[in-house]
Amino acid sequence: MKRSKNLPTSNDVAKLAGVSQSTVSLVLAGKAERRVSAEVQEKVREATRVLGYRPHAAARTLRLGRAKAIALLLPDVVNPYFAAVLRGADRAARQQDYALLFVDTENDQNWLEMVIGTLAAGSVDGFVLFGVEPPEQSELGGFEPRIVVVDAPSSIFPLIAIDGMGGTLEAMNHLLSLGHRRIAYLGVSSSKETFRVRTRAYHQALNNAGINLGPDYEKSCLMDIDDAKVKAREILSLPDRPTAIFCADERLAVGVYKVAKDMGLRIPIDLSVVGFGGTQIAHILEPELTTVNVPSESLGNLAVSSLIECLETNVEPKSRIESVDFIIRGSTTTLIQD
Amino acid sequence: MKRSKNLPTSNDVAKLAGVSQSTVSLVLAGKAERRVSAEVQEKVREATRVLGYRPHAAARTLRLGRAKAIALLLPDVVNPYFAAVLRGADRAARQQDYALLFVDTENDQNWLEMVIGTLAAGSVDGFVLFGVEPPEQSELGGFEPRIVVVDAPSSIFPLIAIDGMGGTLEAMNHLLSLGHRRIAYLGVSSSKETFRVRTRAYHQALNNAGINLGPDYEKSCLMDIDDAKVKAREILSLPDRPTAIFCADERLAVGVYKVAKDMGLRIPIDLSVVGFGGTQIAHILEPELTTVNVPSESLGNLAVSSLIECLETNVEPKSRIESVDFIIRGSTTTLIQD
DNA sequence: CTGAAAGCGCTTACAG
DNA sequence: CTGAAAGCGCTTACAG
Repeated sequence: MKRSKNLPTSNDVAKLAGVSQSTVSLVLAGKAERRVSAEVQEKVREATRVLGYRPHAAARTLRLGRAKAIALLLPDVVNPYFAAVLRGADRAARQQDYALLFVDTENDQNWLEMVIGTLAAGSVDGFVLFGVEPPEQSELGGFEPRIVVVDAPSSIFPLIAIDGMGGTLEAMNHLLSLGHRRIAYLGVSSSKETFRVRTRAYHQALNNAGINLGPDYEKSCLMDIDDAKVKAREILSLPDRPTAIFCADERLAVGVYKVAKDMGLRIPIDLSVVGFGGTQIAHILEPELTTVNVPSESLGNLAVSSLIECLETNVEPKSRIESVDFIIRGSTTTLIQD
Repeated sequence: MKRSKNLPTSNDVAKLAGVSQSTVSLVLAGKAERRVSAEVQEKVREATRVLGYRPHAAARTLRLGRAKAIALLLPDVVNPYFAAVLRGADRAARQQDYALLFVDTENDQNWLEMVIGTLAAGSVDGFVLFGVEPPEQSELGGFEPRIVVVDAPSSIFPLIAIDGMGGTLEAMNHLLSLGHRRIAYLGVSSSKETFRVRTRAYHQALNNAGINLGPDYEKSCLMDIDDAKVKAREILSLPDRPTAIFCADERLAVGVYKVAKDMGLRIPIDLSVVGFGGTQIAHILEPELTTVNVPSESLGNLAVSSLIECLETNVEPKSRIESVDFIIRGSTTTLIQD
């Protein structure tokens, strides 16, 4: 009833090479330089090759107290935005020779704490929480796992923030400079700070321009095309129809495109549309979407790299704020006065 | 220079509860029923709670020879098709209380063998290879990791196949029954069997219908919108323009839509388009795409569940073939004779 | 009903 | 230049 697979151990290698087990360890750890003769080293390497030996990860972790593994927590992999984050994270982890544990929280905060607690005990050395709100210090009970938080508020962990305020303002100023005044807002009904910021920026941009639209011009919906269609139809059916609409996420823009088509509104001539995200969706839509481009893949890479650096050097990374690009494509144009 | 985090151990719990370390283990493993008194059990649980103790994963893995973790290997997470696979896999793993290690091979076969070798040594108990060709037995050197392969050929591992042949034939028959004869094929330039099958099915469907088109009607391209546009333009510029086109992947259909629009061809009136995949892309496109729908999320779930069952019962899952749906949407219509 | 002990496979300080 | 030994934290057969 022991291990079903019969992996070779360093002991097997030692026997085959005719040396002690500690010598095997030394050689394979590269700490043999002026301690083990070249011939013996070669014998050890040869035996290692013959047996296909690899050090047992759990044993090494137990001994070293480090797993060389980290966990990435995301709210929703099916969103292409987060899939790109994952790609960047995976690349960074592999490059530094760390294993990457994947957890999709599916926006469930309860999972989160359990998962962190469980994994922190010997499975991983640290966590990246990307778009996932970290638990309170107190709920972590004493021990402090290494955590890097991206795009979520936290007073206790190092933070990589995304300049959603700046991006949204730039998008709004673009629309304003094209002459638009009735600019609607299609937001995400989520309490997450990242979405609230976009809403605030929208208000601020209108205020700065001295524009006062009623609440009818602002709707929020689930992150889902069908719900976006419902809300978009309400907005576009307003008596004083908006001439432009800012979507807090590119998936919502899809709903807007569909409703516009359905209502016979041409984008961008009758309606300018701006999105937020930086996913493939912006390229798939026709005309291609003017959007706030968040470098999600680089952010995934950066977050993992920071975490690993923190793990290796033991110095906490400093918080930073990452800027976003605003990219003008075919979905926005000058207001045509009628 | 020991462990930086000070996780409590079962020894700490034992001391606090005033019992031996083995008693703590017994209680927490649920094997204490008629071995430890109820009072002692409660004391142990209380101490566990107070300290926030969790068994150390690496220690347990070392002792038990099982990591309660599996690895999922995918060729490309950024493809929404595989993102859905990942969601299904993640759910299955979490439900069974397994950790999920994520590896994006990015279609690099060299990574593959290294990664499997490394992870098999104590990091994970098994692998799901989804759309990734498994290494040869010989290259695994002696030891046999538990592997479930999805949608890739393998003579030695249990297989979950996808009925790409059936799906493609159904799509082709749909087009044929709508009266189309000049049906072009936009394929993926990859040597993967999953794509070759689609090409074969295309040929077979034409043969069965007694149609003989020249090689000009068949192009392959990279999995990328820009290259798809180039090839789509060549196809749609043919003197006898095809009236329908089968795309071996939904991303390629995006390129076809763009070129069609550019050339003033209306979908589906001037050109019927069929895709393959079952991703969000089919819904984003306008008109929505008629497509071969592969249940990627369920397949991810199924693959992980099979693997875990195999791990727990030690009986190898039997290979199976999963059928796909064909879904008719707005991108195909009856051939308009001109 | 409870505890002492072995051992999973590794790394590393220590002895020779 | 090489080996014997301790110990990471756990589970489980064994002794009492």
